[in-house]
Amino acid sequence: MEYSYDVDLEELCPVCGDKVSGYHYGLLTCESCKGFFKRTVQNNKRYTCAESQDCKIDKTQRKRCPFCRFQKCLNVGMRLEAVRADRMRGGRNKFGPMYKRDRALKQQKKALIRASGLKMEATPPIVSPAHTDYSFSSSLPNLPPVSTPKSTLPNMPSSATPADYERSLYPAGCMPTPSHGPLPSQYPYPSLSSRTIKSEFPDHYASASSPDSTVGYAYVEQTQTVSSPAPPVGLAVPALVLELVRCEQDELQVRSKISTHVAHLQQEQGSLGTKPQLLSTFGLMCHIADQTLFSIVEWARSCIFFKELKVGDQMKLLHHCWSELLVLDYISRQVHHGKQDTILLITGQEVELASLLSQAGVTLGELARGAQELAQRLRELQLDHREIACFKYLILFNPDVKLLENQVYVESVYEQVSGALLEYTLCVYPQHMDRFSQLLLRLPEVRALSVQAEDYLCFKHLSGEVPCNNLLIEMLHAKRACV
DNA sequence: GTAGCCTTGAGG
DNA sequence: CCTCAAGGCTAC
Repeated sequence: MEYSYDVDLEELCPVCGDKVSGYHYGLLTCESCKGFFKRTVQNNKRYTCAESQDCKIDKTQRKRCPFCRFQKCLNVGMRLEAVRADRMRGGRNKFGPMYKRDRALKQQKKALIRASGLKMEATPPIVSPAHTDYSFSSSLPNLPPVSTPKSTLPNMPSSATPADYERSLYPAGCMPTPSHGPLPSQYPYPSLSSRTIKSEFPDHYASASSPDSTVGYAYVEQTQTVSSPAPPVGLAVPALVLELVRCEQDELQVRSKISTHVAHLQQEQGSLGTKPQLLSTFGLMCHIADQTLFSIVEWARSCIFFKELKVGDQMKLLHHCWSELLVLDYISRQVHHGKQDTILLITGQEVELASLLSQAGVTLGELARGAQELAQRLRELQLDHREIACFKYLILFNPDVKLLENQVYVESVYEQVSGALLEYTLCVYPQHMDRFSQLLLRLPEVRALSVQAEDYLCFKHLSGEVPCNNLLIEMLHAKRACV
Protein backbone atom coordinates (compact mmCIF):
# COMPACT_ATOMS: atom_id res chain seq x y z
CA MET A 1 0.00 0.00 0.00
CA GLU A 2 1.30 3.41 -0.93
CA TYR A 3 -0.04 6.10 1.34
CA SER A 4 2.71 8.66 1.14
CA TYR A 5 1.10 10.55 -1.74
CA ASP A 6 -1.85 11.34 0.43
CA VAL A 7 0.30 12.68 3.22
CA ASP A 8 2.16 14.80 0.71
CA LEU A 9 -1.06 16.15 -0.73
CA GLU A 10 -1.97 17.61 2.61
CA GLU A 11 1.01 19.92 2.43
CA LEU A 12 -0.28 21.47 -0.79
CA CYS A 13 -2.70 24.34 -1.21
CA PRO A 14 -6.11 22.90 -2.17
CA VAL A 15 -6.66 25.84 -4.52
CA CYS A 16 -3.44 26.01 -6.55
CA GLY A 17 -1.14 23.28 -5.24
CA ASP A 18 1.49 25.68 -3.99
CA LYS A 19 3.17 25.23 -0.61
CA VAL A 20 0.87 25.65 2.36
CA SER A 21 1.84 28.46 4.75
CA GLY A 22 -0.76 27.80 7.47
CA TYR A 23 -4.46 27.98 8.15
CA HIS A 24 -6.07 30.85 6.32
CA TYR A 25 -9.80 31.61 6.28
CA GLY A 26 -10.81 28.16 7.36
CA LEU A 27 -8.25 25.81 5.88
CA LEU A 28 -4.63 25.19 4.99
CA THR A 29 -3.71 27.28 1.95
CA CYS A 30 -0.69 28.95 0.44
CA GLU A 31 0.26 32.56 1.08
CA SER A 32 -0.77 33.78 -2.35
CA CYS A 33 -4.27 32.31 -2.25
CA LYS A 34 -4.67 33.72 1.25
CA GLY A 35 -3.81 37.18 -0.09
CA PHE A 36 -5.98 36.72 -3.15
CA PHE A 37 -8.97 35.66 -1.07
CA LYS A 38 -8.47 38.59 1.31
CA ARG A 39 -8.20 41.17 -1.49
CA THR A 40 -11.22 39.77 -3.25
CA VAL A 41 -13.48 39.80 -0.23
CA GLN A 42 -12.23 43.02 1.36
CA ASN A 43 -12.53 44.99 -1.86
CA ASN A 44 -15.76 43.26 -2.88
CA LYS A 45 -14.23 42.37 -6.22
CA ARG A 46 -16.24 40.88 -9.03
CA TYR A 47 -14.49 38.94 -11.72
CA THR A 48 -15.66 37.41 -14.93
CA CYS A 49 -14.38 34.36 -16.71
CA ALA A 50 -13.39 34.68 -20.34
CA GLU A 51 -13.74 30.95 -20.84
CA SER A 52 -16.41 28.57 -19.60
CA GLN A 53 -15.92 29.06 -15.85
CA ASP A 54 -13.93 25.91 -15.42
CA CYS A 55 -10.34 27.10 -15.78
CA LYS A 56 -7.68 24.89 -14.27
CA ILE A 57 -6.11 26.61 -11.30
CA ASP A 58 -2.54 25.66 -10.48
CA LYS A 59 0.57 27.44 -9.32
CA THR A 60 1.57 28.63 -12.78
CA GLN A 61 -1.89 29.55 -14.08
CA ARG A 62 -3.56 30.89 -10.97
CA LYS A 63 -3.18 34.51 -12.09
CA ARG A 64 -4.91 33.92 -15.40
CA CYS A 65 -8.50 33.70 -14.20
CA PRO A 66 -9.37 35.30 -10.86
CA PHE A 67 -13.02 34.32 -11.34
CA CYS A 68 -12.26 30.62 -11.40
CA ARG A 69 -9.64 31.03 -8.71
CA PHE A 70 -12.12 32.63 -6.33
CA GLN A 71 -14.72 30.05 -7.26
CA LYS A 72 -12.24 27.37 -6.34
CA CYS A 73 -11.40 29.12 -3.07
CA LEU A 74 -15.07 28.90 -2.11
CA ASN A 75 -15.47 25.38 -3.36
CA VAL A 76 -12.61 24.03 -1.31
CA GLY A 77 -14.12 25.71 1.74
CA MET A 78 -12.46 29.06 2.36
CA ARG A 79 -14.67 31.05 4.71
CA LEU A 80 -15.91 34.47 3.72
CA GLU A 81 -16.75 35.39 7.29
CA ALA A 82 -13.14 34.85 8.39
CA VAL A 83 -12.28 38.06 6.54
CA ARG A 84 -12.85 40.73 9.13
CA ALA A 85 -15.26 43.51 8.29
CA ASP A 86 -13.52 45.85 10.75
CA ARG A 87 -10.05 44.91 9.48
CA MET A 88 -8.87 44.37 13.04
CA ARG A 89 -5.41 42.84 13.14
CA GLY A 90 -3.97 40.10 15.27
CA GLY A 91 -5.72 38.04 17.88
CA ARG A 92 -7.80 34.95 17.33
CA ASN A 93 -11.18 34.29 15.79
CA LYS A 94 -13.88 31.68 16.28
CA PHE A 95 -12.13 29.30 13.94
CA GLY A 96 -9.34 28.69 16.41
CA PRO A 97 -10.91 25.56 17.91
CA MET A 98 -11.74 24.29 14.43
CA TYR A 99 -8.12 24.60 13.35
CA LYS A 100 -7.11 22.77 16.50
CA ARG A 101 -9.53 19.94 15.79
CA ASP A 102 -8.38 19.75 12.21
CA ARG A 103 -4.77 19.50 13.32
CA ALA A 104 -5.62 16.79 15.83
CA LEU A 105 -7.55 14.88 13.17
CA LYS A 106 -4.66 15.12 10.74
CA GLN A 107 -2.32 13.82 13.42
CA GLN A 108 -4.68 10.93 14.06
CA LYS A 109 -4.86 10.20 10.39
CA LYS A 110 -1.10 10.23 9.99
CA ALA A 111 -0.69 7.94 12.97
CA LEU A 112 -3.34 5.65 11.57
CA ILE A 113 -1.77 5.61 8.15
CA ARG A 114 1.61 4.83 9.68
CA ALA A 115 0.05 2.08 11.75
CA SER A 116 -1.94 0.60 8.89
CA GLY A 117 1.11 0.79 6.66
CA LEU A 118 3.06 -1.21 9.17
CA LYS A 119 0.48 -3.64 10.39
CA MET A 120 -2.86 -3.63 8.62
CA GLU A 121 -4.48 -6.28 10.80
CA ALA A 122 -4.14 -4.23 13.95
CA THR A 123 -6.92 -1.87 14.98
CA PRO A 124 -5.02 1.06 16.38
CA PRO A 125 -6.92 2.86 19.11
CA ILE A 126 -7.99 6.35 18.25
CA VAL A 127 -6.95 8.41 21.18
CA SER A 128 -7.82 12.04 21.36
CA PRO A 129 -4.66 13.83 22.44
CA ALA A 130 -6.28 16.31 24.77
CA HIS A 131 -8.54 14.17 26.89
CA THR A 132 -7.88 10.48 26.88
CA ASP A 133 -10.21 9.94 29.81
CA TYR A 134 -13.18 9.74 27.52
CA SER A 135 -11.82 7.41 24.93
CA PHE A 136 -14.00 4.55 23.93
CA SER A 137 -12.48 1.22 24.73
CA SER A 138 -12.73 -0.86 21.61
CA SER A 139 -12.36 -4.02 23.61
CA LEU A 140 -15.50 -3.28 25.59
CA PRO A 141 -18.44 -2.77 23.30
CA ASN A 142 -20.62 -1.66 26.17
CA LEU A 143 -21.12 1.74 27.67
CA PRO A 144 -18.40 4.33 27.41
CA PRO A 145 -16.39 5.13 30.47
CA VAL A 146 -17.50 8.59 31.47
CA SER A 147 -14.87 8.90 34.10
CA THR A 148 -13.28 12.24 34.69
CA PRO A 149 -11.37 13.69 37.60
CA LYS A 150 -13.30 16.93 37.34
CA SER A 151 -16.80 17.62 38.51
CA THR A 152 -18.00 17.81 34.94
CA LEU A 153 -19.41 14.31 35.04
CA PRO A 154 -22.53 14.02 32.96
CA ASN A 155 -25.14 13.27 35.52
CA MET A 156 -28.58 14.07 36.66
CA PRO A 157 -29.54 17.67 36.08
CA SER A 158 -29.04 20.16 38.84
CA SER A 159 -31.69 22.69 37.95
CA ALA A 160 -33.96 21.18 35.33
CA THR A 161 -35.66 17.89 36.05
CA PRO A 162 -36.27 15.13 33.53
CA ALA A 163 -39.94 16.04 33.76
CA ASP A 164 -39.16 19.60 32.70
CA TYR A 165 -37.20 18.20 29.84
CA GLU A 166 -40.03 15.99 28.67
CA ARG A 167 -42.51 18.79 29.01
CA SER A 168 -40.32 21.01 26.90
CA LEU A 169 -39.66 18.43 24.26
CA TYR A 170 -43.04 16.81 24.19
CA PRO A 171 -45.98 19.19 24.07
CA ALA A 172 -49.01 18.20 26.10
CA GLY A 173 -50.87 15.24 24.70
CA CYS A 174 -48.13 14.36 22.29
CA MET A 175 -46.06 12.06 24.46
CA PRO A 176 -44.67 9.27 22.37
CA THR A 177 -44.79 5.71 23.61
CA PRO A 178 -41.85 5.08 25.88
CA SER A 179 -38.68 3.75 24.40
CA HIS A 180 -37.69 0.20 25.14
CA GLY A 181 -34.05 0.92 24.70
CA PRO A 182 -31.85 0.35 21.68
CA LEU A 183 -33.45 -1.97 19.19
CA PRO A 184 -31.75 -4.49 16.96
CA SER A 185 -31.18 -2.83 13.65
CA GLN A 186 -32.59 -4.00 10.36
CA TYR A 187 -32.45 -0.75 8.50
CA PRO A 188 -29.70 1.19 10.04
CA TYR A 189 -28.79 4.48 8.75
CA PRO A 190 -16.80 20.07 8.69
CA SER A 191 -19.30 25.10 10.31
CA LEU A 192 -20.59 27.61 8.17
CA SER A 193 -24.23 28.50 8.11
CA SER A 194 -25.48 30.00 4.93
CA ARG A 195 -27.29 32.47 7.12
CA THR A 196 -23.93 33.87 8.20
CA ILE A 197 -22.84 34.30 4.63
CA LYS A 198 -26.11 35.93 3.67
CA SER A 199 -26.03 38.39 6.51
CA GLU A 200 -22.51 39.52 5.80
CA PHE A 201 -22.48 39.19 2.07
CA PRO A 202 -25.94 39.79 0.77
CA ASP A 203 -24.76 40.04 -2.82
CA HIS A 204 -23.29 37.61 -5.28
CA TYR A 205 -21.17 35.73 -2.75
CA ALA A 206 -24.20 34.15 -1.19
CA SER A 207 -24.87 32.12 -4.30
CA ALA A 208 -21.25 31.47 -5.13
CA SER A 209 -21.09 28.04 -3.55
CA SER A 210 -23.78 26.34 -5.55
CA PRO A 211 -23.88 22.61 -4.89
CA ASP A 212 -23.31 21.69 -8.51
CA SER A 213 -19.98 23.47 -8.59
CA THR A 214 -18.31 21.18 -6.10
CA VAL A 215 -16.22 18.33 -7.32
CA GLY A 216 -18.18 15.25 -8.18
CA TYR A 217 -16.90 11.92 -7.01
CA ALA A 218 -18.22 8.67 -8.26
CA TYR A 219 -16.93 5.40 -6.93
CA VAL A 220 -18.21 3.41 -9.82
CA GLU A 221 -15.80 0.56 -9.44
CA GLN A 222 -17.01 -0.12 -5.92
CA THR A 223 -18.06 -3.72 -5.69
CA GLN A 224 -19.31 -3.95 -2.13
CA THR A 225 -22.99 -3.69 -1.39
CA VAL A 226 -24.47 -0.47 -0.10
CA SER A 227 -26.09 -1.95 2.94
CA SER A 228 -23.27 -3.90 4.53
CA PRO A 229 -19.80 -3.74 3.08
CA ALA A 230 -17.45 -6.25 4.63
CA PRO A 231 -14.00 -5.18 5.68
CA PRO A 232 -11.08 -6.91 4.01
CA VAL A 233 -10.01 -10.15 5.60
CA GLY A 234 -8.18 -9.59 8.86
CA LEU A 235 -9.64 -6.14 9.41
CA ALA A 236 -12.30 -5.29 11.91
CA VAL A 237 -14.99 -2.67 11.78
CA PRO A 238 -14.09 -0.34 14.67
CA ALA A 239 -15.93 -1.32 17.82
CA LEU A 240 -17.29 2.17 18.26
CA VAL A 241 -18.86 2.11 14.81
CA LEU A 242 -20.53 -1.19 15.61
CA GLU A 243 -21.80 0.26 18.86
CA LEU A 244 -23.26 3.29 17.09
CA VAL A 245 -25.02 1.02 14.61
CA ARG A 246 -26.35 -1.08 17.48
CA CYS A 247 -28.04 2.02 18.91
CA GLU A 248 -29.94 2.65 15.67
CA GLN A 249 -33.69 2.37 15.68
CA ASP A 250 -35.57 -0.21 13.71
CA GLU A 251 -36.76 1.58 10.59
CA LEU A 252 -39.75 -0.70 10.17
CA GLN A 253 -40.98 -0.05 13.69
CA VAL A 254 -40.61 3.70 13.24
CA ARG A 255 -42.36 3.44 9.90
CA SER A 256 -45.32 1.55 11.28
CA LYS A 257 -45.69 3.92 14.22
CA ILE A 258 -45.66 6.99 12.01
CA SER A 259 -47.88 5.44 9.35
CA THR A 260 -50.47 4.59 11.98
CA HIS A 261 -50.36 8.11 13.35
CA VAL A 262 -50.72 9.70 9.93
CA ALA A 263 -53.51 7.35 8.86
CA HIS A 264 -55.36 8.21 12.05
CA LEU A 265 -54.97 11.91 11.33
CA GLN A 266 -56.27 11.58 7.80
CA GLN A 267 -59.23 9.58 9.04
CA GLU A 268 -60.04 12.25 11.60
CA GLN A 269 -59.69 14.99 9.03
CA GLY A 270 -61.90 13.14 6.60
CA SER A 271 -64.70 12.65 9.12
CA LEU A 272 -64.84 16.32 9.99
CA GLY A 273 -67.56 18.40 8.36
CA THR A 274 -69.81 17.42 5.54
CA LYS A 275 -67.18 17.62 2.82
CA PRO A 276 -64.47 15.08 3.45
CA GLN A 277 -61.29 17.01 2.95
CA LEU A 278 -57.93 15.40 3.06
CA LEU A 279 -54.97 17.14 4.62
CA SER A 280 -52.97 19.28 2.24
CA THR A 281 -49.75 17.74 1.03
CA PHE A 282 -47.85 20.32 3.02
CA GLY A 283 -49.85 19.62 6.16
CA LEU A 284 -49.23 15.93 5.76
CA MET A 285 -45.51 16.52 5.36
CA CYS A 286 -45.50 18.59 8.53
CA HIS A 287 -47.11 15.79 10.48
CA ILE A 288 -44.69 13.27 9.08
CA ALA A 289 -41.72 15.51 9.85
CA ASP A 290 -43.08 16.12 13.32
CA GLN A 291 -43.44 12.41 14.01
CA THR A 292 -39.99 11.75 12.58
CA LEU A 293 -38.65 14.37 14.94
CA PHE A 294 -40.23 12.52 17.85
CA SER A 295 -38.45 9.37 16.79
CA ILE A 296 -35.18 11.27 16.42
CA VAL A 297 -35.49 12.65 19.94
CA GLU A 298 -36.33 9.17 21.15
CA TRP A 299 -33.25 7.81 19.40
CA ALA A 300 -31.00 10.51 20.86
CA ARG A 301 -32.23 9.96 24.37
CA SER A 302 -31.45 6.28 24.24
CA CYS A 303 -28.19 6.47 22.36
CA ILE A 304 -24.74 5.90 23.69
CA PHE A 305 -22.87 9.01 24.94
CA PHE A 306 -25.94 11.25 24.74
CA LYS A 307 -27.78 9.68 27.63
CA GLU A 308 -24.72 10.33 29.78
CA LEU A 309 -25.14 14.07 29.36
CA LYS A 310 -27.07 16.31 31.68
CA VAL A 311 -30.52 17.25 30.51
CA GLY A 312 -29.56 20.88 29.92
CA ASP A 313 -26.78 19.92 27.55
CA GLN A 314 -29.00 17.35 25.84
CA MET A 315 -31.54 20.03 25.12
CA LYS A 316 -28.97 22.48 23.80
CA LEU A 317 -27.56 19.87 21.45
CA LEU A 318 -30.97 18.78 20.21
CA HIS A 319 -32.22 22.31 19.78
CA HIS A 320 -29.19 23.00 17.69
CA CYS A 321 -29.26 20.01 15.36
CA TRP A 322 -32.82 18.76 15.09
CA SER A 323 -33.29 20.04 11.56
CA GLU A 324 -29.97 18.62 10.43
CA LEU A 325 -30.92 15.22 11.79
CA LEU A 326 -34.28 15.47 10.03
CA VAL A 327 -32.58 16.34 6.77
CA LEU A 328 -30.04 13.54 7.21
CA ASP A 329 -32.85 11.09 7.93
CA TYR A 330 -34.64 12.15 4.78
CA ILE A 331 -31.49 12.09 2.64
CA SER A 332 -30.45 8.68 4.00
CA ARG A 333 -33.77 7.27 3.01
CA GLN A 334 -33.40 8.62 -0.51
CA VAL A 335 -29.87 7.21 -0.76
CA HIS A 336 -31.17 3.81 0.29
CA HIS A 337 -34.21 4.17 -1.95
CA GLY A 338 -31.92 4.64 -4.91
CA LYS A 339 -34.38 6.26 -7.30
CA GLN A 340 -33.82 9.69 -8.79
CA ASP A 341 -37.37 10.45 -9.87
CA THR A 342 -39.29 9.41 -6.80
CA ILE A 343 -39.06 10.18 -3.11
CA LEU A 344 -39.50 7.58 -0.41
CA LEU A 345 -41.30 8.84 2.69
CA ILE A 346 -40.73 7.36 6.11
CA THR A 347 -44.26 6.00 5.88
CA GLY A 348 -43.15 3.84 2.99
CA GLN A 349 -45.10 5.86 0.44
CA GLU A 350 -43.40 6.69 -2.81
CA VAL A 351 -43.97 10.17 -4.23
CA GLU A 352 -43.21 11.25 -7.76
CA LEU A 353 -40.64 14.03 -7.59
CA ALA A 354 -42.23 15.71 -10.61
CA SER A 355 -45.66 15.87 -9.00
CA LEU A 356 -44.18 17.21 -5.79
CA LEU A 357 -42.27 19.87 -7.68
CA SER A 358 -45.37 20.89 -9.60
CA GLN A 359 -47.31 21.41 -6.37
CA ALA A 360 -44.47 22.99 -4.41
CA GLY A 361 -43.55 26.64 -4.49
CA VAL A 362 -40.16 27.92 -5.51
CA THR A 363 -38.56 27.55 -2.08
CA LEU A 364 -39.78 24.03 -1.39
CA GLY A 365 -38.90 23.05 -4.93
CA GLU A 366 -35.37 24.30 -4.44
CA LEU A 367 -35.14 22.40 -1.17
CA ALA A 368 -36.36 19.17 -2.71
CA ARG A 369 -33.98 19.51 -5.61
CA GLY A 370 -31.06 20.33 -3.30
CA ALA A 371 -31.84 17.28 -1.20
CA GLN A 372 -32.10 15.13 -4.30
CA GLU A 373 -28.70 16.35 -5.48
CA LEU A 374 -27.08 15.62 -2.16
CA ALA A 375 -28.70 12.19 -2.05
CA GLN A 376 -27.34 11.47 -5.50
CA ARG A 377 -23.84 12.55 -4.46
CA LEU A 378 -23.99 10.26 -1.44
CA ARG A 379 -25.35 7.47 -3.59
CA GLU A 380 -22.34 7.84 -5.86
CA LEU A 381 -20.13 7.59 -2.79
CA GLN A 382 -22.11 4.48 -1.84
CA LEU A 383 -22.66 5.82 1.64
CA ASP A 384 -23.36 2.85 3.87
CA HIS A 385 -25.47 2.46 6.98
CA ARG A 386 -22.49 2.52 9.34
CA GLU A 387 -21.32 5.82 7.93
CA ILE A 388 -24.82 7.21 8.31
CA ALA A 389 -24.84 6.15 11.95
CA CYS A 390 -21.55 8.03 12.43
CA PHE A 391 -22.99 11.07 10.64
CA LYS A 392 -25.83 11.24 13.13
CA TYR A 393 -23.41 11.44 16.03
CA LEU A 394 -21.20 13.98 14.29
CA ILE A 395 -24.29 16.14 13.85
CA LEU A 396 -25.65 15.57 17.35
CA PHE A 397 -22.36 16.10 19.18
CA ASN A 398 -21.62 19.38 17.47
CA PRO A 399 -18.52 20.83 19.11
CA ASP A 400 -19.53 24.28 17.95
CA VAL A 401 -22.55 24.41 20.26
CA LYS A 402 -21.72 26.93 22.93
CA LEU A 403 -22.47 27.28 26.64
CA LEU A 404 -22.52 23.58 27.31
CA GLU A 405 -21.83 22.41 30.80
CA ASN A 406 -19.77 19.55 29.47
CA GLN A 407 -18.27 20.98 26.32
CA VAL A 408 -15.15 18.85 26.63
CA TYR A 409 -17.18 15.67 26.66
CA VAL A 410 -19.12 16.69 23.56
CA GLU A 411 -15.89 17.59 21.77
CA SER A 412 -14.42 14.30 22.84
CA VAL A 413 -17.35 12.30 21.48
CA TYR A 414 -17.11 14.21 18.21
CA GLU A 415 -13.43 13.43 17.94
CA GLN A 416 -13.89 9.78 18.85
CA VAL A 417 -16.66 9.29 16.33
CA SER A 418 -14.79 11.08 13.56
CA GLY A 419 -11.73 9.02 14.41
CA ALA A 420 -13.77 5.83 14.26
CA LEU A 421 -15.33 6.88 10.96
CA LEU A 422 -11.88 7.61 9.55
CA GLU A 423 -10.63 4.25 10.73
CA TYR A 424 -13.70 2.56 9.28
CA THR A 425 -13.36 4.18 5.86
CA LEU A 426 -9.68 3.32 5.70
CA CYS A 427 -10.38 -0.28 6.68
CA VAL A 428 -13.40 -0.95 4.50
CA TYR A 429 -12.63 1.30 1.55
CA PRO A 430 -8.80 1.21 1.52
CA GLN A 431 -8.76 1.96 -2.20
CA HIS A 432 -10.40 5.34 -1.56
CA MET A 433 -8.02 7.23 0.64
CA ASP A 434 -10.01 10.43 0.56
CA ARG A 435 -13.37 8.87 1.26
CA PHE A 436 -13.33 10.21 4.80
CA SER A 437 -12.86 13.80 3.69
CA GLN A 438 -15.39 13.34 0.89
CA LEU A 439 -17.90 12.18 3.49
CA LEU A 440 -17.15 15.00 5.92
CA LEU A 441 -17.60 17.53 3.13
CA ARG A 442 -21.21 16.44 2.85
CA LEU A 443 -22.07 17.49 6.42
CA PRO A 444 -21.97 21.24 5.74
CA GLU A 445 -24.28 20.52 2.82
CA VAL A 446 -26.72 18.79 5.14
CA ARG A 447 -26.49 21.82 7.39
CA ALA A 448 -27.09 24.24 4.53
CA LEU A 449 -30.22 22.31 3.56
CA SER A 450 -31.41 22.28 7.15
CA VAL A 451 -31.01 26.05 7.39
CA GLN A 452 -33.05 26.43 4.22
CA ALA A 453 -35.66 24.06 5.56
CA GLU A 454 -35.87 25.92 8.85
CA ASP A 455 -36.24 29.25 7.10
CA TYR A 456 -38.98 27.78 4.96
CA LEU A 457 -40.76 26.27 7.93
CA CYS A 458 -40.49 29.53 9.81
CA PHE A 459 -42.04 31.38 6.90
CA LYS A 460 -44.87 28.87 6.62
CA HIS A 461 -45.42 29.02 10.34
CA LEU A 462 -45.65 32.80 10.33
CA SER A 463 -48.18 32.66 7.52
CA GLY A 464 -50.21 30.24 9.63
CA GLU A 465 -49.89 27.23 7.39
CA VAL A 466 -48.22 24.79 9.75
CA PRO A 467 -50.96 22.50 11.09
CA CYS A 468 -50.79 22.15 14.86
CA ASN A 469 -48.67 23.39 17.68
CA ASN A 470 -46.15 20.66 17.31
CA LEU A 471 -42.62 19.68 18.27
CA LEU A 472 -41.35 20.99 14.95
CA ILE A 473 -42.46 24.51 15.78
CA GLU A 474 -41.29 24.23 19.35
CA MET A 475 -37.80 23.32 18.19
CA LEU A 476 -37.88 26.17 15.72
CA HIS A 477 -38.74 28.60 18.50
CA ALA A 478 -36.16 27.18 20.87
CA LYS A 479 -33.41 27.55 18.31
CA ARG A 480 -34.35 31.03 17.15
CA ALA A 481 -34.53 32.12 20.77
CA CYS A 482 -30.95 31.20 21.51
CA VAL A 483 -29.39 32.40 18.24
C1' DG B 1 -3.02 42.93 -9.04
C1' DT B 2 0.30 39.58 -7.07
C1' DA B 3 2.78 37.44 -3.44
C1' DG B 4 6.41 37.32 -0.11
C1' DC B 5 7.42 39.21 4.15
C1' DC B 6 6.06 42.06 8.21
C1' DT B 7 3.16 43.56 12.21
C1' DT B 8 -0.41 42.75 15.35
C1' DG B 9 -2.82 40.88 19.39
C1' DA B 10 -6.27 37.32 21.70
C1' DG B 11 -5.80 33.06 23.57
C1' DG B 12 -3.06 29.30 25.30
C1' DC C 1 5.82 34.87 27.59
C1' DC C 2 4.82 32.28 22.87
C1' DT C 3 1.78 31.03 18.95
C1' DC C 4 -0.18 31.87 14.64
C1' DA C 5 -3.89 33.60 11.79
C1' DA C 6 -5.54 37.82 10.96
C1' DG C 7 -4.39 42.49 8.27
C1' DG C 8 -0.65 45.57 6.21
C1' DC C 9 3.18 46.83 3.29
C1' DT C 10 5.65 47.03 -0.93
C1' DA C 11 8.78 45.35 -4.90
C1' DC C 12 7.61 43.51 -8.71
